[in-house]
Amino acid sequence: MTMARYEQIAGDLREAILRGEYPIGAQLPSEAELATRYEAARGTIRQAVALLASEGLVGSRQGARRIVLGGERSQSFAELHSFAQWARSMGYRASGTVLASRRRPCSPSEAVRLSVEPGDEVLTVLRLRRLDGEPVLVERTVYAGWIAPAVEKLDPACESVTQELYEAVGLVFAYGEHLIDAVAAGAEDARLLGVRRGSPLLRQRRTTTSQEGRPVECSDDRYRAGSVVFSIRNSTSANPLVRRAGD
Amino acid sequence: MTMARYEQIAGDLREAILRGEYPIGAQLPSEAELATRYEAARGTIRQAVALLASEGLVGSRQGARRIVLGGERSQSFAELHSFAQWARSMGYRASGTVLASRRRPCSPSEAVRLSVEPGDEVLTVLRLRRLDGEPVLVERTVYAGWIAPAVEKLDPACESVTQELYEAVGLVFAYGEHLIDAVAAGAEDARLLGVRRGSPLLRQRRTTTSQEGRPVECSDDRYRAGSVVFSIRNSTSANPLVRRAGD
DNA sequence: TAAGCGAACTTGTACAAACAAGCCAGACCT
DNA sequence: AGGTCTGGCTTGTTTGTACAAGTTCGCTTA
Repeated sequence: MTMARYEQIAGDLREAILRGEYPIGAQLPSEAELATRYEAARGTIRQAVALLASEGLVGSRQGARRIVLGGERSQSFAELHSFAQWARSMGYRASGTVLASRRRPCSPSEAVRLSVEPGDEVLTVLRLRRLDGEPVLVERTVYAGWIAPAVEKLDPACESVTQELYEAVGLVFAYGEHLIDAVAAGAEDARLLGVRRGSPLLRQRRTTTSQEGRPVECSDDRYRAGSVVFSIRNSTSANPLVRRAGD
Repeated sequence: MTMARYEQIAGDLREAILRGEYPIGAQLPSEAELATRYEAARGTIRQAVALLASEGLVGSRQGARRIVLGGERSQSFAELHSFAQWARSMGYRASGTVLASRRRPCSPSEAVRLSVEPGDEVLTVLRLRRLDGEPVLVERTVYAGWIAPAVEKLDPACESVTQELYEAVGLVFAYGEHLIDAVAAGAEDARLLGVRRGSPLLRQRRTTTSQEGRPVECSDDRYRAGSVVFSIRNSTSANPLVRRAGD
């Protein structure tokens, strides 16, 4: 596993920041100095610090030294996407169960989100996920028809759907869009999560896309309040977070 | 207002995508072709498309043409940060009222978040925000002591705190960290928002920092369910969204 | 003393060149 | 017909150079 030079340098600086060598508010060495230290061109150094900036770890303004903004490890796309991988990296034990799985023609809105023809067959799956045995998340996922056979072959108690799909058919989840809001627990949500009906849930509706840009699944995930928090860093130069009006 | 060449090119391509010239799933022209068309170096083109990629508009893999992922305008940092500016750009009429405002020594946890000494004086403000007259958001903000005088001078019915602070003291919000989850409405929340106690609210806890990296404010914002949704685009190469375990 | 100026430093933008690595389609072979 | 392979295309990485633009800080000057 060989990494690009700028990724190595970024990793080195990230560690130094997390280690406290450059505390929050402190200045990073200048690009020129880093270039000397790492024996790399300035362009390479710029790529490295740009990576850290995109993680929200450092900030910069023209003319002034770069400053350290935060100190906290950022997750990979895989860790965010895969509940199991995330749980494992956090030291939790994740489990899950498929409660229902069936094929049906898709609705017009699903057709748009999955870029398929209205009425095309899709696969809907209802999963309950647990952290250390505690039910935490209800997942209602709609898979595009072309991936349905691979999904149906999975073990119902399969831990990481993401990983199994990669190993089975080489599918890689590469892009995602997420809509986050709060909803009241419905009857089914309440029963599965063991909370009262109407109690608050954190809802994440997501659409995931393969490397080739083909939508694979869209999902309505509901977390029991207090079980997870989403965290986003942004800045004037990198603002991935958008606020939108509700339905 | 002169823009960098790569920003002009990015803007041009963004418009073309939003106009439907490059529909979702289509391929973008190659870097070489764009370089010829815009009479720019390949590096400049790469900066332009990197900008679009960071917005989640296009995706790329080594060896294959870039593909169009999404079509939708992304907001500026200011639009996300300032409730009033966001509302205006969406065509809503925003109003707000300061319900309480007082100075007090900060708690240990606030001291950490604002990078001040424990016990230093801070300013807490309780605001109710409305969209088209409907109460939508309860804001509980803690301002660092050094900015408190400027905040206290503001009109209690002031629409855009962000804009007023910029005009008054030249303060620019530049970096932010956001924690998003769901909570049940407390007694005060319920009364102010006109919902039942215990009903779901979308909570956004944020810390905002100035250009120089100095924390300015941290805030606990609670939206009535259904009024707003947060949206995030991410990918394997740019993942600003992080899932964390709840308290 | 305080305002103003300027020089040195630092990041931002742009161009050019070269090679590496991955993708794709058409040609070729079995 | 179907699989394989290769050559051309496209994006990724790295170096080097030059200038533009903003910040910082010490020095000069009123």
